[in-house]
Amino acid sequence: MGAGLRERKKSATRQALHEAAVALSIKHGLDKVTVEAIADAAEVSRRTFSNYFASKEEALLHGDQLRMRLLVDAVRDRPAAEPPWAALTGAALEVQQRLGARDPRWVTQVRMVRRHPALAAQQVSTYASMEDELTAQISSRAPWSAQCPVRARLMAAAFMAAMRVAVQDWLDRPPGTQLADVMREALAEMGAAFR
Amino acid sequence: MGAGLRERKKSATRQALHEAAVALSIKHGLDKVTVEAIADAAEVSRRTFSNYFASKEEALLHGDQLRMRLLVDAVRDRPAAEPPWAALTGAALEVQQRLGARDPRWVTQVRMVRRHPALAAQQVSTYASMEDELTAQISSRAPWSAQCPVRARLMAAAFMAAMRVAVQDWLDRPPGTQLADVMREALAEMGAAFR
DNA sequence: AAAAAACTTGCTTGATACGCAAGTTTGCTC
DNA sequence: GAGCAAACTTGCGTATCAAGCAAGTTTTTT
Repeated sequence: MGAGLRERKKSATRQALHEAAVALSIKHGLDKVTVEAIADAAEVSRRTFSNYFASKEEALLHGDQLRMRLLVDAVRDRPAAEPPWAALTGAALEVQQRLGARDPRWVTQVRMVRRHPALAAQQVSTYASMEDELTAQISSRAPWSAQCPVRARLMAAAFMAAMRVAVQDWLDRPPGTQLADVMREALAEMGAAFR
Repeated sequence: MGAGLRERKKSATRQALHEAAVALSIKHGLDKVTVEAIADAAEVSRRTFSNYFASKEEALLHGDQLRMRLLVDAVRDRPAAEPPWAALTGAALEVQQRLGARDPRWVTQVRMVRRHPALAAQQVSTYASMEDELTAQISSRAPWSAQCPVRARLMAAAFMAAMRVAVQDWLDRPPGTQLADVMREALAEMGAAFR
């Protein structure tokens, strides 16, 4: 690991807080969990929690944050010749396949987001900052981005919206339905605007 | 004003709190304003504020909430024969034209949303509940909504995203640019997916 | 090994939401 | 128009939370 001990300890602490938040929320329900309880479970002080996350919602959705970062990186690694929407779709499916089925707690988290408006709000905040990065990625691929800069942002917003709808819809599908299939479908429909 | 005195007083109080929140936020900046100050300015107790709004952010964005309600109603009042996306676009432009240029404080509010993540999060919460109503409206217009229920939700999400991007983009345009024009443009691009 | 930088922690302050139980206003009926 | 019930306002108390500050500790750097 290139990073020093300090950096490793920091991400360990952050991860521990995140996992404590997830575990406690699953066990007792989000609103029965206090920041103090999370800090205790992660073996740090209440104050240290605040050094890492601004709220328990943020701690809970740290996983989503990482997931989104992976997605942005995946888009970056797509072949440069690929048109923007295809790159977005490809990256999304790739990331989904890589760690989609491997984390059973993620589904629980997603369900929680639907029941708690505070979580949804938090989620959108993190998504919003990703939107800027995605917009930049799209611009660098699209020949038309010089003439119409708003188009790239529009595409990023549409992509995020389609992803969100796909995940939410998937929760109501019969068990066994592949999220990747629902995503592919939603992205294809939305993508009609950008081809 | 068919409602009784009680109802009228309630919306007067709500409006007074909202306007106090806007005025104080413009004057001192959002984070220098406390709920107590807002309540004082509106001549009600600190506790009463909490009976109306869950936070100062919610009070501040009450105008947006009303605006969105108008939009949903405008969609409802569109000719039944009009296809969904055309109804959405028409309603948006209609509402924009009706009260767009008339409220100078609204622009200040929108700029504030961009600077304060807490406001953005709040805004998304209110938008999310509108998305459900818009989805219902769309479904009732679309012949295909029976086969593909997710498509209506996708359209609603795309519509909201396009509106949001249009407003944000408009803020960076040279002064004098008509918001309606930017909106029309964004909605047209996005709409390509749904025709 | 010593100096510097970064991190943790307890303490404190300022704010906030919300339950509860009065007191007050409004709506409705006779 | 008198009175009752429901709805609303208010003050109080409790629990929760973010953030500044300063002292102590760990890691990095020189």
